[in-house]
Amino acid sequence: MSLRHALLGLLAEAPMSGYDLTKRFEHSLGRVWPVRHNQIYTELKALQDEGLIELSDYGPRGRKIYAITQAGLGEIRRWLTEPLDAAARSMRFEPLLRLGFVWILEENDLQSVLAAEEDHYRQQAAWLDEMMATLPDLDSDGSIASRRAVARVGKALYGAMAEAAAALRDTLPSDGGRAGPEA
Amino acid sequence: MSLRHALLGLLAEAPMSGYDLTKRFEHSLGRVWPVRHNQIYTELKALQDEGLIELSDYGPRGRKIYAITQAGLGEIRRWLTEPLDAAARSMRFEPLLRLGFVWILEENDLQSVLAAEEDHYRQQAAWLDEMMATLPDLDSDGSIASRRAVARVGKALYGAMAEAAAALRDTLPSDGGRAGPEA
DNA sequence: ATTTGACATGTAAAAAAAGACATGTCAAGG
DNA sequence: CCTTGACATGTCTTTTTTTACATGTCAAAT
Repeated sequence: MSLRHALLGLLAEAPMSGYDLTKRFEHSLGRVWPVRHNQIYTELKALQDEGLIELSDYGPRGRKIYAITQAGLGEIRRWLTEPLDAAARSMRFEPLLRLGFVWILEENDLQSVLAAEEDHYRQQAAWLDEMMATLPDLDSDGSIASRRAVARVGKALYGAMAEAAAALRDTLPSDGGRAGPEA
Repeated sequence: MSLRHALLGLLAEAPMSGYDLTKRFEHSLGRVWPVRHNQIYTELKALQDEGLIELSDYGPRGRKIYAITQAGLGEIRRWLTEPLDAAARSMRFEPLLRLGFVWILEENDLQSVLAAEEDHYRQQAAWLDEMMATLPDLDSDGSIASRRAVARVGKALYGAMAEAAAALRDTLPSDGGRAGPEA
């Protein structure tokens, strides 16, 4: 259950509302740990009951601002230093899973799928570049440095996905796996 | 629910048992899509009920060999060509999530966590090299080429994780985010 | 005035995944 | 002969995630 730790992590940066947290997941964090808004509101309540966060303020339109508590800080630090076992280290990434099975397709579909994948990940890599460019360059802020590091890993991954799709395009046999490209 | 497609994909390569499938997940596929043995047995039954796979043979110790059907092949081809939306493209990767929050730690923990992460991912990258070396070099087999492509992506990711951890080690402020390393 | 659309928070039910438990087979070594 | 350990398949319960439903606020444009 990393959801609670992701929430604690964001709240460690600054107090914010469920809505703010939802937005953060929607446009960046969700690529690494997808979460829906209802899950967030449910978990915020649980976190509050356990005393890891507290309701620190109200805003317009029923807005509720939560802040992390000392106990919450302790808990996220515990999680950050906890050794991860093989299960926790595993990633869940459908596009890569799919790439491992593309050889099942016959020529036409294979080429169009791989072309689409390459294209998609080149765009994603470019998008990450833009997004990194918008990050302020304060090295006094650890959270920015960490975000940058995560973005760089993402860029490496997207780049590798694009490269892999491109490479498979001319490596894979043309008939669904029963013969080589040519002599 | 990519589980069923992962199973269909493996069975597209060759008929095998739930146990065989479990082993495949344990030592490679599980890094991209983690699955437990009970989930596999449950899904095999469902897949059989839907006519996507069939019981093709029995083996020693109650072993049951499943083979993919034409309907199953159709279904996995459909899945492989289906456009993926943003949700399906998202990855779930706790170690990277964690990396994004390490700045919360104070100096000592920070350094030891980052050192451990770098070390871990250097080892993982090395392990992938070994594993790629054991893959036969038949380019007549599309499934091998696809596996190789997936492994290359994995290597890029592991390498990037190690680099990111290393870079953060000397980028991150030494006091939990309230000052730069020095002038 | 009213409609549109972003803001904002929730509940309930269904599906998927994780964790714990349970059972039996067969080969090799002591 | 008996024990150990890999082989092999399952069920049951709980937790987590997804999907669908539900309600209300406030600002800006028509």
